[in-house]
Amino acid sequence: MAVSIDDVAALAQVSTATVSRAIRGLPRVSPATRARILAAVEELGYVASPSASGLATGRTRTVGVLAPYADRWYFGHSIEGVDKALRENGYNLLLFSLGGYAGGRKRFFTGNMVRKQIDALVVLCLGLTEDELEQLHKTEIPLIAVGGPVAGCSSVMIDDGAAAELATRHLIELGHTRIAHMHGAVEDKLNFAVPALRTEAFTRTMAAAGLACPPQWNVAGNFTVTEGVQAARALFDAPGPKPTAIFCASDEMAMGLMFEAQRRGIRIPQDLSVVGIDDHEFSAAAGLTTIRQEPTEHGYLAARMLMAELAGAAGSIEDMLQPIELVVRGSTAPPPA
Amino acid sequence: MAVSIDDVAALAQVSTATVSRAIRGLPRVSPATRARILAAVEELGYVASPSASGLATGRTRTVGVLAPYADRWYFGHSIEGVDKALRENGYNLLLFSLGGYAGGRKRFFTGNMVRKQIDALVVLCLGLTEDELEQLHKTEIPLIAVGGPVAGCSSVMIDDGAAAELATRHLIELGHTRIAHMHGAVEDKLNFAVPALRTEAFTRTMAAAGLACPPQWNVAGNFTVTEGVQAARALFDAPGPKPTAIFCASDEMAMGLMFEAQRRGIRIPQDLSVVGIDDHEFSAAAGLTTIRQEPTEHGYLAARMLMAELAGAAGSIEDMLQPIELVVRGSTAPPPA
DNA sequence: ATGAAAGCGCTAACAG
DNA sequence: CTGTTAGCGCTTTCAT
Repeated sequence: MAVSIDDVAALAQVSTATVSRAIRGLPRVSPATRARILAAVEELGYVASPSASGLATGRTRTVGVLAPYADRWYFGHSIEGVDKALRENGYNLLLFSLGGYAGGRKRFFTGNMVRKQIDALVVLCLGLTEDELEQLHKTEIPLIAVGGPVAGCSSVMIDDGAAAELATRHLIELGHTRIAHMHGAVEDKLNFAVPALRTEAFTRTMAAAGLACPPQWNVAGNFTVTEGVQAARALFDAPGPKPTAIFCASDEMAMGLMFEAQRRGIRIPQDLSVVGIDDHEFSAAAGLTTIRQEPTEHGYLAARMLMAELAGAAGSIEDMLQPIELVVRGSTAPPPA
Repeated sequence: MAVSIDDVAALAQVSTATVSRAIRGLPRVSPATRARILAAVEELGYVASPSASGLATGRTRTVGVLAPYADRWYFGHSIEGVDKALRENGYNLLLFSLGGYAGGRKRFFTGNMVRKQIDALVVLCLGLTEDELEQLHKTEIPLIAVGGPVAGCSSVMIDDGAAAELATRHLIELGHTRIAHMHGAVEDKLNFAVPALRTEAFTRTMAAAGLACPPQWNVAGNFTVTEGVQAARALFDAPGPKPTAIFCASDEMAMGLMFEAQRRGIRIPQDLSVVGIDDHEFSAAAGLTTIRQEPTEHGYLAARMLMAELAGAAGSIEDMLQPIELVVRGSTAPPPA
């Protein structure tokens, strides 16, 4: 049942060492023997045991992906991109999802289920504590962050400040002065840096234009549609003057707001302009103006650097700031006269 | 640097065999020595090498997940569910995404990167060719399908026919007779069975009520918002009488249609009722009537069965038909008078 | 209850 | 260019 390298060696009438070289495309094997060996491999349907070669080489040809969730927009897409790069290089992807709950973290970091199991790690947009970071760096495997800054790691991400600024300026340039903000603050212990980066840039950009956003126009949506709807309710229900535009830190939240607006007869963009960040699949369909980013590409590029590093090109891992782009659609317009 | 079992044995002054037993909680170790060993483990921060134990035992404590995409609603959620169950049992999740392109399949099945690398496999809603199925079954590892039927495998899924029927009957009972259908036919070679199951049930249910859906009211949306918008355009642009309701085979497509309807001033539900399947996060926010299913739970249950099977409970893997539920929201109403 | 020793299947010098 | 020989780190009889 278990066809091993010995079987191949026997069939091809060579030593296992030669089989090993031939299979891995190493030099020092004559074309003739190589062909014979490959034929034997084919005939027997032989596949090397990863455990065995892992044990012998100390490498697993597997990279880990640590994500807070596997089922959210940014993560799903970046995982797909990572996977693509790994696939192209014959690497496997071991997924560690924290499942959104803080408890999983400890198990990951202390249990160290990781070590010896992966050759490199990509950390998806996850704030890490100093302890955790230390744990990771201690493993001495190549690391790279995607979608957010991680101390001591290179990362592939957008300039979140620039993105928020671009979105905000778009509104300002349209003539808006009463601009609200829906941010993605999270309640749990997954300390992202991203929400803060975007909010700070918003405030800064507003200030630079001599504008300010009153507290009651600053609502929290946690990056999801569902909470976007709730935040929109809070905003719309707040007493006092209404904003003419809103910058949402993600498209999902922006769409939650749009749904709620529609329910209340608030017309977009006539009564209220909305801009988001992401360019979620739904955004084009919904006509949402947004700042585009491409998480699949982020994951892909990050994994490529990892592959290069593992292939021996030390120093392949570096920071990459990824492009963003303002995509103007129907959800933004000048403020009502 | 690499602390091995020998280091632990030395520190605890026992043999490696005893260390091995102690760590894995096997009997035949006196409480005293066990404690001593565990202390040594702690002190050294020892973690067994998965490659080594894998080689020795033939088991990897890893299960594979084969998915057509990692970044689509159903898959992202079911992966999360699988991961949860694995996490609870100390198993790892190796993700194989076909990345939506047919090329990846061959590599997966022939390369057999899988064998010896995983103890079990969950196949996500993926039509497989006979060859591929044979390849899989040949590996002799436990298999289970999630989200769709796979010949020769048990599966965790909803009754797609019942779901489509429930949705269709809801429209019929509201009094609709001119009902359109947006199905999820796929153009590529990933031959799902699901779209056909839903469409057949729709047609059957219509027929049972003495109704029929003319060809031009039968459009293809490929399960995505984007194509849902396009399909909606085709439907709305078609000459002749208009339907008063539409059954979309997924919420994403349904929302694509709703966005397009809104753009054209077609009011929902006054002019057109819409029902979908899934209960996507966006659906509650958008007020879409739908048939709820819970992919996270599907993945979780499937992985649990796998865990039981691997734990020695042969026969743990069986078909599970998961519940569905009609969730009535604002997108459906009686037809205009 | 514990230890000695023989692998698990592959790779990596080192010879030749 | 090819074979020999040790391991890689852990598990597992089989003794003791």
